[in-house]
Amino acid sequence: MSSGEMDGEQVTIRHVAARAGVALSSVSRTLTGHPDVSPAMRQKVEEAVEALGYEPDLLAQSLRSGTTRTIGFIIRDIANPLFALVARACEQELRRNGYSMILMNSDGSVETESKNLLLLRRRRVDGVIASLVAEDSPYIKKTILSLRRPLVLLDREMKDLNASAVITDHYTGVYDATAHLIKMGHEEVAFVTGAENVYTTRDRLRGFRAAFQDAGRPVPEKWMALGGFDAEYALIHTRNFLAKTPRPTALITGGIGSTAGALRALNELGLQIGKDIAFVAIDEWPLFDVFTPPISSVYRDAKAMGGEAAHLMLEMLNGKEPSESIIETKFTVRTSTDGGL
Amino acid sequence: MSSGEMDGEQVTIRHVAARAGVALSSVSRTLTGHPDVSPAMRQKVEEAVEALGYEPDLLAQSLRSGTTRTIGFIIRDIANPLFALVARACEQELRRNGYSMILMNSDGSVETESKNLLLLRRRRVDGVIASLVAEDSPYIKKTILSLRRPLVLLDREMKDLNASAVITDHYTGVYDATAHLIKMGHEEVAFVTGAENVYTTRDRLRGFRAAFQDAGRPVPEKWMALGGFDAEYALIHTRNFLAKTPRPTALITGGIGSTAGALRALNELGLQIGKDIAFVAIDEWPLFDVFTPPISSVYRDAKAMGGEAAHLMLEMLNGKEPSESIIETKFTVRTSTDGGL
DNA sequence: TCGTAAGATGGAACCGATTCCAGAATCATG
DNA sequence: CATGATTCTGGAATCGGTTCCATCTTACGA
Repeated sequence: MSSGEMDGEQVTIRHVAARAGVALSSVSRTLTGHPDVSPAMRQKVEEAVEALGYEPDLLAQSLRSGTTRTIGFIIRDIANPLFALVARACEQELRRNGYSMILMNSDGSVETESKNLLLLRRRRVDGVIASLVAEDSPYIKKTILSLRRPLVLLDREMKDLNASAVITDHYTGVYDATAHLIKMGHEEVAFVTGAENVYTTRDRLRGFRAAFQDAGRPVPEKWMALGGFDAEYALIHTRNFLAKTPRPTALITGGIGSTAGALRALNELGLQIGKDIAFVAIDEWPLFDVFTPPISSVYRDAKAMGGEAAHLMLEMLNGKEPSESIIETKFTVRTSTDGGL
Repeated sequence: MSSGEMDGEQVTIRHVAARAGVALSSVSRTLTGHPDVSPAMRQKVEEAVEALGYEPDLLAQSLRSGTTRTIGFIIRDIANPLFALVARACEQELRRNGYSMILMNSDGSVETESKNLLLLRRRRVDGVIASLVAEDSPYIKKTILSLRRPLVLLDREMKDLNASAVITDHYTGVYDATAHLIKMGHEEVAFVTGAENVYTTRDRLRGFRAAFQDAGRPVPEKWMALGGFDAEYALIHTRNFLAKTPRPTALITGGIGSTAGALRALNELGLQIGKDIAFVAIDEWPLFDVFTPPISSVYRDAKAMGGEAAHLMLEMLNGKEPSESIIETKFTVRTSTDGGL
């Protein structure tokens, strides 16, 4: 048998020891690969293990060893396609290295996020990978400091935390996208995205502003809505901007949720992208390539982000110092950036 | 302090007992709400807990109590938007009830799935929620039987497993969609989706065939591609079907991945849905509502699926018998089903 | 041949909690 | 005041492993 149970009772190391007629410490040594084990002992133990279908209890091992081979993963929302890709790549890489992933959604709430962090600590996870809701919450900062475990941040800048980070170079992609719009003749470019209390927004904004400044044009500050990554926020503010006269001739949305909301608003108003208004999305939805018209976008490799996050975590677990990993972005012109003027 | 640690050392129940000047068993009783605790004792213990910032170790509690308050969640691919919605709703509901979720992707492989199941058993999860790759693998069946823990299946029919299940009524939605196409005059309707070794496909196929039979028309068996849920498979077979002469005048894709692949094939071939070919997607991608043209679809509530899965799991954990929960589907006509004739 | 080191093995402590059991303290009752 | 019942508390066993330490063999060199 190989079920790990007999008569509904779990097979423990004691059963194995009894069956093999040896001490339970010898069984443990044999299975953990201790050097002081004779061939005869090894054989007896392996036979008993095989016969009983024994497999060590990870819980008991964790308690003793102090390591759970479990990583906590906290994001705003797993249903966000970008995060889902990150989570998948990350889980695969962790699994390949013998770790499991506990997934928690923060639902965009600092309070939930904080509760989740504390729960992960009580569960004694070996490390935490997180895309935090905000960088400026002192409460979160305190909670994180009390974690005392390796931490990898996704697209967040926080000092004095001793954390690794996967950082996206949003600047380049957004700069290129904005420069393209300016070159096409747009001056009134709207920008709808999340708040400035996360690195993501700040870096994008930097690229946006720099493109205008380098072109010697005024930055259209009045067309900025930097309040939230959720679709609802983008829906309301896009609708609002486009109701004005004159209205923006181009629109950039930052993040998956913002893009969804903005597209709904445009749809509602009957405005066609690539014709009535030029449109750039930062971060791609799946199927962007088959949208009509195809949507110009600032792309980043979510799979690489997940893989890098896992990689940085594994390095820290091996005692290395925290470090950073940069993810590139690339602006791709499709036809949604035509028209609008 | 409230960090749960002092001097880098974890605060244990022993520290609390020492500080309060009582036995550690008394501390435990106080914290677990045992009735035999005097007010004086309660006060002393609570003071010490507060002062030391003690929080019980879930690992140790689990070992002793035999329950981890952890649920394993296995799906093919978390980056599938439908599964992501299911996972989110499920995690939220489990969390609300004090459970955490370990996420594992099976990557569509029976072998990975099986390894994951065994790993979850070793981790002593209290239950497993899974969308299995196949129903007909005897190996998986054996593995599942050896789990001996509550199991909730997503859209799968497996007997003798003592499992609960969230079952989608695909039949109704697909029947309505097919009937609509037939009414519009289509006879050569192609159907691209996954294999028949999962309930999902079988139930959809039943609806598809019944609609033709009820209309007194022959079922277009030659336009069926039932080989896989992945986009690659759908891309190849859609391309293949549409290269023939005469070609199908309408297309139904079953599942998120199939829809993505088919849309890419149509795009490649320069065929416009709603004009050159009538198109129905089973399961919705996000943003389907703002696609041009809007895509007719068979919808099901993924959030409800996740919530129900968690609900059924919680019921089983409370000792209830396994049961089933049915999720409805609804065909919505949009404009992608126009044209094609 | 003896002393010593190396190789194996068993016993016991330990990880951090819960819970059973026995005994002490308190109280009511005859 | 003695007795029995009740309430509370501490000690020890337990969950299932790992690892330290002591002991016993065996082998080897002087």
